[in-house]
Amino acid sequence: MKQDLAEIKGEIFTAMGHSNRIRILEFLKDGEKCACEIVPALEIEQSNLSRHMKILVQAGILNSWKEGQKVMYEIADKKFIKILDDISTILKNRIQNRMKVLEEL
Amino acid sequence: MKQDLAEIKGEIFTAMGHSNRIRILEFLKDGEKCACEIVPALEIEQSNLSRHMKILVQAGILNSWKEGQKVMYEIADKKFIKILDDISTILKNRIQNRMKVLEEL
DNA sequence: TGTATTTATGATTAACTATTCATATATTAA
DNA sequence: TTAATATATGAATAGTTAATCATAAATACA
Repeated sequence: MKQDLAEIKGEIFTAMGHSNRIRILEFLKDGEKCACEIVPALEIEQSNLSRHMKILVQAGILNSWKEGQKVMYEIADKKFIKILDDISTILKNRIQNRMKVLEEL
Repeated sequence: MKQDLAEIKGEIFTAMGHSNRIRILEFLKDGEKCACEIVPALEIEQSNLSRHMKILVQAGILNSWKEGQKVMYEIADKKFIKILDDISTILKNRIQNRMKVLEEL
């Protein structure tokens, strides 16, 4: 199981590489939530959510702990939020640049 | 083909979710390169590299253009480099935090 | 023109991923 | 103890991804 840095980085991006996992991370931006809050909010089937959460925890993107019968989740590092915001900016710029091209016609 | 933002973001992270594609992006950090430079530098089989490059271009992470018989590639937005650097920082911090825990024993 | 160089792609195969349903496990509350 | 709530997981299935080999296509070069 010898892993170089590129492999670990790849695993982090793979874990972020799903629309529902993006939605989950954005839902967790402003603080910890339990799975039971995420299921109805994002309309993801319970067993499916459980597996998505496992992927995010295993990649070290989320911390999780138990509170009674609930399992709580939070984003493990604020830099993940920054990365999500940067991706939003990249997409915004893409759209703006396409608009500029259209205006020049 | 109705796509919301989370889906597009997911596609970008999926495109970055492979160790060889991370290596390719890091190799392109300091400027444009042709495929024929990447193949020997990263020791990726030519047809395999061609497919990895296609994935990165289709996700909008790389720009590509032809120069004679060569195909050139460059990172489409400096923010992708920033994201890669942020991931490196996250991993560095992870290791440091683990060290701290050990020191406290 | 024929040859070398560079890149892309069809076909195949193996491995991995996501989803669902049913059910198990753990915790709390009655 | 029984029921309700919250979460995890085995099994099945469909779909996707990565890698490889052989070969095609495009360009440059002698």
